[in-house]
Amino acid sequence: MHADDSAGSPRRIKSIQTASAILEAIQYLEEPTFTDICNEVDISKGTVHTYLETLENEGFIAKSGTEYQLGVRLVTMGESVRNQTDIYRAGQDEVEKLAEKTGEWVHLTVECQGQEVTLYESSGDRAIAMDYHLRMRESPQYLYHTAAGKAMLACFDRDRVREIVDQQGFVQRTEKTITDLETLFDELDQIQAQGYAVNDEEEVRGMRSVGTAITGPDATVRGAISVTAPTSRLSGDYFESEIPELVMEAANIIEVNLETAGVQKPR
Amino acid sequence: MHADDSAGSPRRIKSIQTASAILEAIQYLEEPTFTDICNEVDISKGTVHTYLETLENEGFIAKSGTEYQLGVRLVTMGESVRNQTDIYRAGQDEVEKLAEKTGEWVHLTVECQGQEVTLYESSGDRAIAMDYHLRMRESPQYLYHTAAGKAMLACFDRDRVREIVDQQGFVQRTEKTITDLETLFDELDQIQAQGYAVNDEEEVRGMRSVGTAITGPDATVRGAISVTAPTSRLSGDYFESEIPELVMEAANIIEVNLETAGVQKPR
DNA sequence: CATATAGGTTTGTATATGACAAACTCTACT
DNA sequence: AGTAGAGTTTGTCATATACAAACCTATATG
Repeated sequence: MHADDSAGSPRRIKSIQTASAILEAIQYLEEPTFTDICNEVDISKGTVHTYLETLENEGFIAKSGTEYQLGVRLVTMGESVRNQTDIYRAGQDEVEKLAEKTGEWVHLTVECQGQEVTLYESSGDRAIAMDYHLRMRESPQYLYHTAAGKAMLACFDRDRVREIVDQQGFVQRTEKTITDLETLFDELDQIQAQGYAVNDEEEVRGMRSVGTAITGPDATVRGAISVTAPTSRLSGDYFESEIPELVMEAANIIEVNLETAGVQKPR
Repeated sequence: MHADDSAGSPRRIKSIQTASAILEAIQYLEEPTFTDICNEVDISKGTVHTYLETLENEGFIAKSGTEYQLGVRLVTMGESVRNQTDIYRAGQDEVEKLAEKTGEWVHLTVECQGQEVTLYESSGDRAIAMDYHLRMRESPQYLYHTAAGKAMLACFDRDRVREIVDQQGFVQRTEKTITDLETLFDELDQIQAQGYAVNDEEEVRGMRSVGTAITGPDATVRGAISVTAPTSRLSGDYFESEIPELVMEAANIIEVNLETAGVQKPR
């Protein structure tokens, strides 16, 4: 064994990778049966069985009748992550204020493995597309699909951006989705220049958003915040300057919160 | 290997159990360093290292500087679990209504591995002890510590209750905490008779709650719902009859929601 | 009613994999 | 400069894992 993949080859626990794949399959398939999972993951039946038993035993998955689903233990763990994440604590209030002020959806997101994960969200009283936003909480998004994601990408090293995109490929959602690296790079430059990103029906037709990155000291990206609304309401000067102002202000406040929180708890 | 534990010994993937222990250690220790984790889990340094690398790679944990914490992927997974759990969808509205009606904390919980996990909660305008409730979301509770938990225990087979308690032992939180099986069994009988459970400062001094189980067809326990408030507000007739009525009514409605949801989506 | 079929579980076994120990690197402190 | 502490890498051997194939057990099918 120890089949060197060219370089020094970092060791990994294969069983964890397998378990991870199985969990992902269960999450993706939504209440799959044993055979569904087998078909998805290309591992022998017997082995899958042992994995499922173990995962169930540990509380990572639950079997109800003949169907599997992710286990309740993950709820607790997820909650724990949120509460331990600085940006969640530092940003929660601002997200709510911004949602109230605008009446629309406001998202606080972070980057994770080249994708965007929603840490917190709040819907104003005019917010639409509840179902879409529900789904969004469950599954990571491509960074180049959203305003907040692009705002984060704009802060990254361009090599890193290339790496992420190479790995994921461009998935087209609407006719306005960015589908090549050049366009993306041009837009990232522009985002950097103006300080915020917009998403003009690039992910969902009829929906626009405005987002900006939340950065820490030495320009590290901590996350992003965005406002999302239907094109009918998000247009003209409101879209081009008022909302961007509000979003950048909120990001700024969160950044300050982060800084001061760091100071108060020096360890 | 194949160290038969007496009977036919179901096979398990040891690496998953190890990984699970490491994740638990990280969650428990809150931002531990590499050595902290090693001390907690009694596995050789080298091995722990490999596990951490793998877990990080898969997004289950994240390293910030020298400290580890649970990874953002768990947030998504947790969210996914919630949305796929019937009782969450069926109960969300009722929890909010009850919180508004009473002005206090309302919890929707389920049993998981002999402990209680909060799936959803809502705080009325008079709700207190925010911090305590925040923690509660992160860590499973002992069933015999809470009203909702006892309500669920009361529905279980007494052998199962014994098994759970044997495994966990009695942890005393206040002078009123139940600390022996006999008292517990007596109370469970009473709960079964009256249809709801109360928690009278058994977990936190000055705090009472009233909870009841949410059951499915053939008397399976699906979860529980409870109202929590300071003793000063939760007393007398309000505590002994009004609130129990409201809680049982909410549980009843959720049960109906569950039934009808099941019918609509027969699969 | 017998038989087939699909969904799921168990078991024997070879071999890849994980766990250990010890060597090693790197940083921080004296 | 020297040492201690924290984290990483590597060689090695026992063993945990993954496969295949046998085995159940319900539900359809002739």
